[in-house]
Amino acid sequence: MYNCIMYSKELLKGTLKTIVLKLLSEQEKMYGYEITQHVKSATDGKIVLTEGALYPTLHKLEADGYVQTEKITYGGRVRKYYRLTESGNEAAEQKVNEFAEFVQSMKFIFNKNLSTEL
Amino acid sequence: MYNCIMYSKELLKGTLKTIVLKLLSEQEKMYGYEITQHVKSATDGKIVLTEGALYPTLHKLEADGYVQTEKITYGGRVRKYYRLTESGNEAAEQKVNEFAEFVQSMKFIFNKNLSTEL
DNA sequence: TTTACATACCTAAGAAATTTATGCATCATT
DNA sequence: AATGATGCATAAATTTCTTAGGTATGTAAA
Repeated sequence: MYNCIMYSKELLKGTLKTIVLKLLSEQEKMYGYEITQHVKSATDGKIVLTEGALYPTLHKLEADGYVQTEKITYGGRVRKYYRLTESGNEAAEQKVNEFAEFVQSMKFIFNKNLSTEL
Repeated sequence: MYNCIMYSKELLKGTLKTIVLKLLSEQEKMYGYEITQHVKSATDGKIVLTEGALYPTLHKLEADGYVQTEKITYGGRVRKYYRLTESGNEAAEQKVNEFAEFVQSMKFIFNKNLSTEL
């Protein structure tokens, strides 16, 4: 994969699982490549997920029972779709809450107006 | 050091330097232990910096020329105060902007599907 | 008085998450 | 036929942090 300019790669650390779970909680099902493209376009290229991070994360979510997979051939290529399980849905909600709380805490540290509305 | 409950330790990854620089940009000078206590109290114990992460980070900031140090004995104990340099001040501003931008990007990721769904 | 806890610094081994670098394959475009 | 986009995957190296120690002083309680 080919990297766009990302201002703060380090900040992304620890948020990948949150991003994936949240997207799956809204999309019903998505495949890996679709996730990378969605994130890239939604952030105007500011956040670019690397495949080396994304795929192992997806596999771990499956191993943990948070997602179920389904392979579908489309246009001659195989897509591996991921769909949240019930526990995956709970995990998604929890992760997003944690992130919101974290941003809130940062705001307290910074004494500044970082909006925490997600 | 003694650890409080932290909901999302992973989220802290990548933000430590940002936190330290921002605090130093507001406080003029601080010492390591003071930083840990400030963060802990400002976040109600939700974010607790570990010394094993903080001190190496402070040393790196010094090596990079972002801070200057000064040892002051107070109450029988030696405190090592850290103070931002000029380039440290610029770095602080940049880091905070990056974080704000990152949070903004997360919001876009989390909302965009709702609006682009149809 | 000695035990415990807070203050104050530090480092090193290991774990965890990610980047970087690959590899494979199909389809569309030039 | 070559390149880029689509689509999956893994492995080594790197970064960043946790865990687990170490040293030392001051203070309050048992």
